[in-house]
Amino acid sequence: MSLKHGILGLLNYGPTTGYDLDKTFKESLNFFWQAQTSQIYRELNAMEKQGWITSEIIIQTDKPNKKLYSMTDTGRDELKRWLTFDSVAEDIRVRDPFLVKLFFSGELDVEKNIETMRVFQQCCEKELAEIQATIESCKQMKNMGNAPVYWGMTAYFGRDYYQMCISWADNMMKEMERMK
Amino acid sequence: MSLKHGILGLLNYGPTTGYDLDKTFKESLNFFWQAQTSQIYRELNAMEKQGWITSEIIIQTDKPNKKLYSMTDTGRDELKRWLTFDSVAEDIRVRDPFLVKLFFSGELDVEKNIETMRVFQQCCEKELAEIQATIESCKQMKNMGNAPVYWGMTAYFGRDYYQMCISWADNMMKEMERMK
DNA sequence: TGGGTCATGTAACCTGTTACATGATTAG
DNA sequence: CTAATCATGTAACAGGTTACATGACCCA
Repeated sequence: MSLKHGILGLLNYGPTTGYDLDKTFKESLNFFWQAQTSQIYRELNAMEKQGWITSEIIIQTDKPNKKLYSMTDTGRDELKRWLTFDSVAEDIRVRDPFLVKLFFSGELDVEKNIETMRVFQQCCEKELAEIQATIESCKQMKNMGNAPVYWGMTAYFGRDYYQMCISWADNMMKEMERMK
Repeated sequence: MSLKHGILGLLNYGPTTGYDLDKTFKESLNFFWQAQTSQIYRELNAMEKQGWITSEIIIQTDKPNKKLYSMTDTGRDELKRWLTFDSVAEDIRVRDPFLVKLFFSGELDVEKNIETMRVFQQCCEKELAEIQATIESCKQMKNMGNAPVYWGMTAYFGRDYYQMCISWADNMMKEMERMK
């Protein structure tokens, strides 16, 4: 149960619409949690039924009407409860289809696998470049209180992760070269 | 669609039962892909309907009867297709509830967050120790052909990943100490 | 006599993915 | 004129999680 809480966390910064929530989500949390637009709308409905949020329809003449969501006190309590509740042990896990494929790659020939590893590495380099930009923008917000510091920490994780992937891929390519 | 393919990959090493598949899965792929027992049985049914596998009932007198699954030619083709098909770009992504929490941890006080980070680090150290053992057992199988080399590569990934997590956590704890 | 292993699952529910639908305004 | 942006979703399906059910054998 993380998407609901991710949404709560964003609503904690102030009321928004599903549309804006979706954009904000994709700009911030997307590096470590992905959600489809349709899923966000579904969760918003469920959360309103649960009483964590309320909505208000804003009538607009120039643009389509919108639904502004706000967090309730129940919602704020739930966010706090989730943040405080210690579940680190269950939370850490790797889930990576690329590694599943690699595990079975003995079926293919080494040349092909080296090539795939190179593509993987290039993807990581691209991701790394994006993350570097995120880190820079977090640094610029240092004066805005504590929150941006924590945003920055998740970005550092991304940087370290992709750097690790790149050097691991290097080593694995060397190992495969020796298998030829 | 990765669990079906994970199962196919394991069945490629020879016919097995759902029960043994479940155990093997949890001993090997579990580091980077998790599956419930019930899910494995469900997928086996679906795969049989799709014609990727066939089953044969083995009658046992001392133990409950079992269902032995074997891969069909269609299944073997599907495994090859999946392995060859290049989807690295879609496959790489981080999905980590711990980072979602961290992102919103500005809501909590620094002391608490340092403590949580330390717990995270300890969990990683435990995982790392397990992975080291896996690496050793992969090294012992070096003479068994190519497959164990690839198993080893996934284990190296695990090692590098948890080492990265541990040093990242160190840096983040230092950063939080400065915030006190 | 109680717990562990062997061996099979079903049912209900929750979450994630993909595709589709509508309709207005605005900028190039 | 066409594409993008604003703003809302629904429907169907796939995949993941949790809880429950059965029953025999073996070992301490």
